[in-house]
Amino acid sequence: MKLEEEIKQDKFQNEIQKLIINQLFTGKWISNIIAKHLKRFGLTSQQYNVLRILRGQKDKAISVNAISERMIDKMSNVSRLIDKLKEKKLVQRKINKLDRRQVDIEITEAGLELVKKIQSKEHEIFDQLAAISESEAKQLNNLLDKLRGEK
Amino acid sequence: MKLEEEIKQDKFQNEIQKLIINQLFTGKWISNIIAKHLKRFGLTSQQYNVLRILRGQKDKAISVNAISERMIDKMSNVSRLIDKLKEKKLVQRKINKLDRRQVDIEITEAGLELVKKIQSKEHEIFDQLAAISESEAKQLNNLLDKLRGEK
DNA sequence: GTACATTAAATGTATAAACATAAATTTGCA
DNA sequence: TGCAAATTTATGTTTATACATTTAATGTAC
Repeated sequence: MKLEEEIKQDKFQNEIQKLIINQLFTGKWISNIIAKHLKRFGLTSQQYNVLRILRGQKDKAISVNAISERMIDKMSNVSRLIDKLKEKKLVQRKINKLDRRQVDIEITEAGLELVKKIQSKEHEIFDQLAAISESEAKQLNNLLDKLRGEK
Repeated sequence: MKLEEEIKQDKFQNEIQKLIINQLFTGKWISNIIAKHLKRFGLTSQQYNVLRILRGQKDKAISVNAISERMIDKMSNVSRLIDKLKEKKLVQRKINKLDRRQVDIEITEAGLELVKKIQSKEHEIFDQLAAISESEAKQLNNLLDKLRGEK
């Protein structure tokens, strides 16, 4: 549906103004789709993001701080996020021997399996996105990067 | 900064996958900029969204339900959002005489002034967006609309 | 080596969001 | 008319988020 209909606004001052609203709206739209998908597996988007980062690390453990730098949503307290994942036995903590302030996090077998299971259903998310071609996606990616600028 | 650097991921499976992440990231990026801006005026993004909707109504009062349909983020409880705005004397409630379930909301003079004040500083938000042309913005808007599809 | 600043993670606290449910009123229809 | 279903708003409750502070360990200057 067109943005104007979605929020029942019939016009915008200019395209930049509209873009800001559109971007907020579309971001929320996608995160809702993903949140619903993940809820079936008992995870929030943030928790899943952490699991994927850990899986990307293969066997190497990674500090809490490094996780937060890699997150899409760089929120303040990854500690509590890790708590939740640990309760579900999807990750484990271990104190770094070289720097004992640092706590390294590692994904468990159960964690890896859950990510795999979720990814096998990922097409269900993609199906909810409109048919957009690879080249249009590329164009969008470039424009989004440009929007955020370089600073 | 390029998305890959922002989240320290060196490659994506494909452009669609990257687009989803990029969209989530950029949406969060913009909403953070806006949230910071509004915080100086003691408002959250949602509260400001409501005020703008009410201002768009001119003198006509509008029901709680209708507000929620017009919101960028269609959250569940506009009631409590209105509570907060009422505490700050930016809006007022009045029960609809034709349908007494319905509560009509109206923006106050103070509310209008605050919106005006915030908008006068809006360029500070725009400055944080990279220089993007009107035609690029239009292109982005079209692609975002397309991404969300028609269903 | 001690003192002070810095860093990493965890915790405290206040506010907001998500989600279900309730209360009041209106609607539709037998 | 009477009564169940639907609609509109408000509330209760649990969880998440933002932001400040704390605790512990390390780094650095003297």
